[in-house]
Amino acid sequence: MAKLPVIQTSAMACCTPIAQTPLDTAAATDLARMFKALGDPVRLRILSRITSAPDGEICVCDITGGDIDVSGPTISHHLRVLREAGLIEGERRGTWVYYRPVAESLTRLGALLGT
Amino acid sequence: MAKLPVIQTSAMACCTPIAQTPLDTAAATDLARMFKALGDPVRLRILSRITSAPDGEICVCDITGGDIDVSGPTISHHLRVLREAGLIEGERRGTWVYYRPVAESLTRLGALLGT
DNA sequence: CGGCTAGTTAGGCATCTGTCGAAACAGAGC
DNA sequence: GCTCTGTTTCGACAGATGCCTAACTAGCCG
Repeated sequence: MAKLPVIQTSAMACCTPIAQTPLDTAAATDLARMFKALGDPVRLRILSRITSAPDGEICVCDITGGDIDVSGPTISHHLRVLREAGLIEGERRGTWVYYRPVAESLTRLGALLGT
Repeated sequence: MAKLPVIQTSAMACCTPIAQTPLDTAAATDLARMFKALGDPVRLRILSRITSAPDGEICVCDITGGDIDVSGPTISHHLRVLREAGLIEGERRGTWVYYRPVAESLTRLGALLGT
């Protein structure tokens, strides 16, 4: 698992705030996948652990052993959802797997909502 | 339906970017409901219609008759999800029902993601 | 190689979600 | 009151989602 796959489509409605332009179907589908990935409390907590990590990345073992009380496989499942949504990316280094946020994706979503 | 109900919990994790503080369970649950509401292409398109309306609000009839090809009841269902997530609010005036965005909720989510 | 640890994948199950058509409800106007 | 139009609620269904246990893969060390 040297490079984990990240889904990125071309129809990424990029920088236009939602308040200015109605979304077409392709852009809406694309964005919905990212928002849906954020639409789970466990994933949101996992993501906040990743984004708030001091080194900019975090070991899966630090998530599993933390205060998020779901099983290891479930953590892995949620990491996959976040990864396939393009919100995080992961890399194996030796024994451990490290995840870090994809800043562009997060700020893009933020820009879409904010003013 | 003079005033449609809006779910608002007290544990609304407000203005702290996700990148700075790990979320606790209550805040994550609360935010996840809002993100989940955004996690559907149809809802995202409906919301973009509402937020991009020239008058700041839009009649349901303008959504139903538009290019979003789902049935009336389905539109109404999605409007309810958005409303109960606190992202929009609606009001009946005579025959028609008008919806407008709840700017604070949208900007709060945006601030959570963006820099 | 064999055993150990970290993490992912697979299978199964209960629950949630998106969609529809039909029915019920709310106003406007006759 | 009756009817027409716009909107929501109801009941049902297929498909997706979240969780678990069990099995599997990847790397490390003796």
